[in-house]
Amino acid sequence: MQKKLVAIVGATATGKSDLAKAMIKKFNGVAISVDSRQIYRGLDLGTGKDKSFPQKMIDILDAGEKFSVVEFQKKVLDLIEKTFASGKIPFLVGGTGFYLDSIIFERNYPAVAPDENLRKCLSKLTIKELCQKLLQKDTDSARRVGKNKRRLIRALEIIEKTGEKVPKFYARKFRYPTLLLGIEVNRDKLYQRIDERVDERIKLGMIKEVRSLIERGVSKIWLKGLGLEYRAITEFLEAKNTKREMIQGLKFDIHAFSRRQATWFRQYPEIEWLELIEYTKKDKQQLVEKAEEKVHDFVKLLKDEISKKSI
RNA sequence: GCCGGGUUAGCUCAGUGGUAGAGCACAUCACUGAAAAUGAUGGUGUCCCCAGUUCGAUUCUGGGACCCGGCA
Repeated sequence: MQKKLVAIVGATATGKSDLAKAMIKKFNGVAISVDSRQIYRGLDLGTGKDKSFPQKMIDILDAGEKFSVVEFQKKVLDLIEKTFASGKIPFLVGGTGFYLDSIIFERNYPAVAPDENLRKCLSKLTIKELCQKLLQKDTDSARRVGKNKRRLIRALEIIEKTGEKVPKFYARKFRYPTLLLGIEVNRDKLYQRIDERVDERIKLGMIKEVRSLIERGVSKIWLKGLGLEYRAITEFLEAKNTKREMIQGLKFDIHAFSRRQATWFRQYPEIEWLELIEYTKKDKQQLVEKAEEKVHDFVKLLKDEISKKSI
């Protein structure tokens, strides 16, 4: 069995899950979620989790636990190998570009585990001070990192632990033959869909979900660190603003998030973009058909290559 | 009808006698163990209309329109 990978990417609310659901059915695939927030149990409405079909990498941690790309990478690479062994195709689905990179490309992250104490200590310094500190030790990475406090701290953490400069690896070598399918939706329509979805989920009890997490003892700081729904609602529950303001602010935040995702995915020239014109059953079905074609061609192409080689 | 207050960016509003700003929105970019995180960058305008004063008015004066209060 030839190793091959399909990834379904796109901004939030473009319909990745629906497409994945149809694809794994059609191709007898295994869906693997690439979503940094759906890995947590109990974060359902706020993450838009779809439990109507089997997905790996969902509900694997308790709320409040720490996680990182490296752990994600380890788990998913293992899962992928198992999937290959069973003769199936893994379908990666999700919008966390950073995590996706760790799987589709050969990436090795610096072997320096996060050190909370060191981070806490460094975060007391101002950005200016951190910049100067990094500049002294590693001008290249200082230039790359800019004024981003988190990344300044991480760079210093690596230098501190390894005693060496931050390694750079911009290699973009695919780990396996990979088909990247991207779903594209017109901006205005996407924003509209995002807004509708927020309203729907509020009605379904998204605020209650967050409240009960807090009641169960999940840290508010941790919840706010998740961003978007969990941050907005936690702050609302702390009575920082009105419900109306919270909802509008959340919608804007998700718009911005979807833009950041779009920026991320634009990095990949290999993506085969499929456009969803309208959020109608008909257009969604058409999207599924187009995607099926692409996957079909991809699988066939690989088989042809193998048979050529064996001749 | 009278008396106040207002009219400036898509929204909420600051401001100045030398044609303008903030926050949000919007747009672009970055991203090497926090990534739904964290940052960087950018454009936006008949300054309500008409006339007057002035070298020059968005700013001052007069008139008008519209909005919001209060009193009738």
